[in-house]
Amino acid sequence: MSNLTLKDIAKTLNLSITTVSKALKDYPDVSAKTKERVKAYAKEVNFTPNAYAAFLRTQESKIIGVIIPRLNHYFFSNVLRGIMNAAEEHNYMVIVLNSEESYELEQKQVDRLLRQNVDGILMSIADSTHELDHIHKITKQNIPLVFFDKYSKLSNSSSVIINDQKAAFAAVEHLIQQGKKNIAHFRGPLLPQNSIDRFLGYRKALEHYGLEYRKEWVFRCDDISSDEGYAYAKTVVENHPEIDAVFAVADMPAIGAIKYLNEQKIAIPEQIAVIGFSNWKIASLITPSLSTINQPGELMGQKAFELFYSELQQLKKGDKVDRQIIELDTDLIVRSST
Amino acid sequence: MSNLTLKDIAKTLNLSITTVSKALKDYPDVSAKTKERVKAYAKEVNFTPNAYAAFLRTQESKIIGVIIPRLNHYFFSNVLRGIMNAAEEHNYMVIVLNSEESYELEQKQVDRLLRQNVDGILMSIADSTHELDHIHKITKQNIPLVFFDKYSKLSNSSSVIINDQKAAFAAVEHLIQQGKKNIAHFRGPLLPQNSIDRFLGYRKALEHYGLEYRKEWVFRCDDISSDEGYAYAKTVVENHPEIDAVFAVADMPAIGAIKYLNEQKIAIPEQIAVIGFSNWKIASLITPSLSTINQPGELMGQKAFELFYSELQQLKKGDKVDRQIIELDTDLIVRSST
DNA sequence: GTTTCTTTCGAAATCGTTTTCGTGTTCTCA
DNA sequence: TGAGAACACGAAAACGATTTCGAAAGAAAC
Repeated sequence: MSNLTLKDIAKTLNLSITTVSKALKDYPDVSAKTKERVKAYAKEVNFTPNAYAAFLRTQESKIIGVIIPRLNHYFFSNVLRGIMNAAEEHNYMVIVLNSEESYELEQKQVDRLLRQNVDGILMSIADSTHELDHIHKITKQNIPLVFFDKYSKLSNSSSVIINDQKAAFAAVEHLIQQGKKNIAHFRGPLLPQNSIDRFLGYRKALEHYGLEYRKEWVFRCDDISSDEGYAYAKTVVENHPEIDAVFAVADMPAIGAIKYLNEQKIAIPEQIAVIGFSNWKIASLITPSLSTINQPGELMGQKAFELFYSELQQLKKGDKVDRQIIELDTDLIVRSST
Repeated sequence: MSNLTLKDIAKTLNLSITTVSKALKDYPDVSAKTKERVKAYAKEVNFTPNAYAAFLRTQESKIIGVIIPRLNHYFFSNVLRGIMNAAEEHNYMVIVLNSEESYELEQKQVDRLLRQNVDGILMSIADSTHELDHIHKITKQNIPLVFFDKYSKLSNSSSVIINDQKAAFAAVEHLIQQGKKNIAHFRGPLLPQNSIDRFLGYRKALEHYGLEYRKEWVFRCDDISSDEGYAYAKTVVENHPEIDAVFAVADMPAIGAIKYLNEQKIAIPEQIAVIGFSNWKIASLITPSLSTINQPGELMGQKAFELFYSELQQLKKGDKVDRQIIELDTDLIVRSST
């Protein structure tokens, strides 16, 4: 009942292992008749070649590794789904690893994937990653590497990203168009590029509309958590009564802020408007529902796999790989919080 | 720069491949001196044995497969995290597949994992699964199988579950103790065991406290979505004004209900109390915060891996495997919605 | 009828590791 | 001193697929 092999098939069909293997892979030096005979029987007994044995010759594992910074994260779950669906179509398996936003763990996970001989690595960089030695280790081994969402400007690897600066600009612009003048920003950590870009988009929008940038209106959410949003909302209300809107780096801090404002019975958006970033499921469910920027997670995952796949094909052909950066569109979702 | 092999090491140390292999695995018939020499050099050049070649001999892939019904699902993400952490400790890789609550896809994913020669399969059954042929295929191949959360009473495989009936009873009991008398139930689909058990817990609580069970107060959420909760809350308010509390099969429908009640400015919990099930992150963030039953997701994942691991050890020793069912404790989380 | 070319198949090497079984060397002890 | 045990090492056969190369047989060409 256990898995059968080429040898078994060869024996029952009175052929050599070679011929069976070739027949299944449509080699030209096998007669049409035997090909059919072999294929029919293989299908009948549901034969599938042993992936590990095949690897030894071909050096292709048909497995890709994915490293994401957080597992229970709505956006990354969607990316993962996009990756997996695309991978399935090309008969690839996916090993998912978690960096927990930690540089050290990210290094370890890269090592594990390389030891596993994955055919490629798709990853989103951890917030605390400040060096790229582990990244170079991947590219030196000539293994396709694709970043998604959080990438590094210092590595010239293929990436699928959004234009965080533009999207942040749109969010803040929307607040301004609603008549808000004193807009706070709950920004993300210092290192990751998207956190920087969203901050820059915020500044640029203020500047563009002639509003003053005040650095005491910027609050840093190192964990991008609802708790931080809650705490900063309290600070805003208690110490900065002039603030009339908040642009948060992500939905979680925004939701934390809304929770506090609700508790204090502060009118949203009349007294303080709130806009988030990412369009998590929860954003549409809270009261008031949260305006935000939609990021196409599943599409991002799909594109990331496709980039990997095309790089792999180029490598196999011996062509020079051309690394691309795909920028996906975002849209502003206006709900009740603004 | 690519991965080096036993042969390379043997050559530089003037030893045979055999001795190197044995030295690294602490065979008794290698002198302490050579062992040290080999190990030192192996560490120096950062040697790791090729997993695929090893598989061919040992038939151990050091990979387990996990099938979950939904990817962007807070609870399952936590289970996954528990599994992955435990797996990492034992040097196992994890391949995650998604059944999307579909029986057909679940079958396909099982096939894929079997073809990949995983050392074990951990899964949570899809809502629509009504036959167990694919499950029997796993056990027939003598591959350890562990269910978590959603299991099948018809399969005697190891499982890590909670006592859904007891937990549901506690939730409804809590509503009754708050003075509620007309309690509706937004139940889950018909097939999955946990949906059935939560329904039974609901009935048992009513019975125990002498409240009448009325089947027109039970509403079925086939997708366990917030939209269904929203729609049924509307039905409740419009057609069943006597209902003063809702016990939902999961947090999502509960949150949908709260959204509708908020919109209608119906006082929660005074007019209608709502309690969910699972303790998703979002439950603590909405207004009013949602009372619910906490499920220990990460612990469940960890226990599931441990069950797999002990089954595997028993199989390797040739012992008879004893299949266990681990029942984890839940707790009632009381928040503002009740 | 001999040569040449196709067509069709199979032997064997290879991937890198594990493990069985020998073999040669040293040591122990009568 | 010689027999047996203990010790250290290596040759070789797996595991299952892929692929190169050669060979047999029939077809085609002269």
